[in-house]
Amino acid sequence: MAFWLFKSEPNTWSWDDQVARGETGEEWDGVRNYQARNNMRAMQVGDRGFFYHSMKEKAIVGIVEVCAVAHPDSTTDDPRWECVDIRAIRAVKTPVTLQMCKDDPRLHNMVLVNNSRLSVQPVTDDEWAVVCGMAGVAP
DNA sequence: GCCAACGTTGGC
DNA sequence: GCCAACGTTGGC
Repeated sequence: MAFWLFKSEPNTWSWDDQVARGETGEEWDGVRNYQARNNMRAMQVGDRGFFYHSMKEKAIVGIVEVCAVAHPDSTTDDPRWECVDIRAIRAVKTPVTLQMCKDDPRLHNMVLVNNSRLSVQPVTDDEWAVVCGMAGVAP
């Protein structure tokens, strides 16, 4: 199983919106970046991901699960863009802020720390465990 | 609100 | 195929 990080601007799509979609989940649509799309193409059902709020909050606030592999993005006719579906698993106990990630030497190679603009990012097994520890949730 | 970083577009 | 111009993102 692989691990990922999904970034969202809460005014556009927040963790609460995601939770409200329940077991059904929601398309992670609107991605118009090849790197992010390629990451989604690599995802399998059951992969886990962090849900990150950008801009004002800048923190990992929840855990999600991929519930559908990449398929055409319904918000565009352009066949280049695909997206997966994700569903909320649980909120974290303690939000893990960007600053906390930057301050932890174990996370210095994390994509979030080095390339904050990529909206769908891979997370390594080690990073997953470290962040889960800080967040107060089981890996 | 500003601006740096990055990705994409389009002219050549 | 290169590169300048432009638009967008997101941290500060």
